[in-house]
Amino acid sequence: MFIAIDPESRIPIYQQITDEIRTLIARGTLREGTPLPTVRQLAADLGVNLNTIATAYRVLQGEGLISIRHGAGAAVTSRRATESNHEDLRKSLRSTLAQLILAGLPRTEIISLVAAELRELKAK
Amino acid sequence: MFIAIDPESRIPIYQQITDEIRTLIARGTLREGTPLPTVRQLAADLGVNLNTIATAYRVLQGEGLISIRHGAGAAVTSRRATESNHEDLRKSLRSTLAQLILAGLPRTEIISLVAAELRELKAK
Amino acid sequence: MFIAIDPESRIPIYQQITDEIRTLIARGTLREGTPLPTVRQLAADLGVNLNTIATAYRVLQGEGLISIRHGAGAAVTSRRATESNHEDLRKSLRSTLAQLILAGLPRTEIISLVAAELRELKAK
Amino acid sequence: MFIAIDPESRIPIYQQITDEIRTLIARGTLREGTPLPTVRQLAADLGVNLNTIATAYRVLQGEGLISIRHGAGAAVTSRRATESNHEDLRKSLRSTLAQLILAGLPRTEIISLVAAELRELKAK
DNA sequence: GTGGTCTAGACCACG
DNA sequence: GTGGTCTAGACCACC
Repeated sequence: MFIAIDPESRIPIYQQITDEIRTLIARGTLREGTPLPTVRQLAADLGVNLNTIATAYRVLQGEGLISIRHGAGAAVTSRRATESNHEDLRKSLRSTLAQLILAGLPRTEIISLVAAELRELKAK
Repeated sequence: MFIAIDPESRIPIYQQITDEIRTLIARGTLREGTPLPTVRQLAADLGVNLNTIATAYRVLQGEGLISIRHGAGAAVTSRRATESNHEDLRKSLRSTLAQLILAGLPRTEIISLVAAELRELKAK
Repeated sequence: MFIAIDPESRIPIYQQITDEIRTLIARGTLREGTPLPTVRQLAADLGVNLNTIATAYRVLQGEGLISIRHGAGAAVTSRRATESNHEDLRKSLRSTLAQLILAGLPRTEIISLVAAELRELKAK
Repeated sequence: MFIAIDPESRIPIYQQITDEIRTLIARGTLREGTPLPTVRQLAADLGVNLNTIATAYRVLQGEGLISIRHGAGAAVTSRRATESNHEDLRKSLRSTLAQLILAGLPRTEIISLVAAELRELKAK
């Protein structure tokens, strides 16, 4: 599991973890059935609190991306997230793009950026 | 000012407001020099507390997008946000794109979505 | 009157004005008896509200630095301010020096800075 | 934490607190990694509202001097403030020195004062 | 009139 | 238990 977190970031640690794992699943790096590290293991690896990992796993479970079997660890179940709020995702996309524009990036560069990221992801 | 907020959202209200205003500036709807509604006015319009708006304005001021003058209201100053962490923005973009993929959207549709949003924004 | 103000500054305009005039008096540029511009005149020159200038003059009058004669303008009365809170001044000095240190300026450079400013001022 | 505030002062309480903490950091009394009191703790100690402390901490965080981690308290991160406006600092210094001169302090005494304060600060 | 600060108290999010 | 956000309401500072 190649996960990097930044404890200093304003983004909650548990969310950094869900973001990373979600991306790994979307990229196909983590396939259906792949077992995830145990909560204890990952907590030790990342040097964070057990509850933090537990929260992250619970979120991913809620999205239907992983299944947690009591006493038997967690594993990737599917690449289909539950109907994440499309509207929320669009808002998030819109806000990020606006910030990139305000940061001075020309439109062409933003499109390249999006294309590059999409190349890493395995579309259905 | 056409701002819509969702009090039920998990995103803080003040942040929803900064997101909306940032987008309006990036779109050119709010131009340099355009005065913003007074804190009290916007608070009344949106049905939220005055301090919530004040917080939102202070954030935007910190980003250099608006200027607040005591006793004289606030106005848009620039279309350039401060050096927002490009790395953070990229992470945000990556995460959103991954979620769109996992939501089942085909790559072409995502690209259309991005293009549509970019069309609304006035690149520098 | 060579006064420059910055309407964008976080420091209140009236205080920028008192700071400037106080410095001009301490430097001897404005001597005892020198008439100050009328409130109207200075307000027009600086492009600010009449009340702002009036407030600034009132503060300086409170410190005993200028005298305001109704209908006859204001003039410098003395170079001795009333017992400004020495403790407050020391706190202000301490805070500013701390910020200069945190800004990375070496001690020697700060001393040069202080010496340079003092050279401009006419000690009693 | 030896912080003294004056509720009667015209300087906002949260700013008195940032000034004090900034000075403690510049003096080396608070070193990198040193944990700050919790928001609640300091609020109780100083007899002010919790939000007032939170505001002060947020300002210091914005300057890069401390790091706040949700659910895990705050700690000193660095002795370098962000590029504080050198020009603003110089103006502040100039104004304070002018007031000291007008208060009647001879130049030599002011220099001693500055030297004394600098001696307390640990230059980089 | 404007924004700035502060309080008291509540509830939520995070680790 | 930590910090984050929000409210309602007050008072002050500024223009």
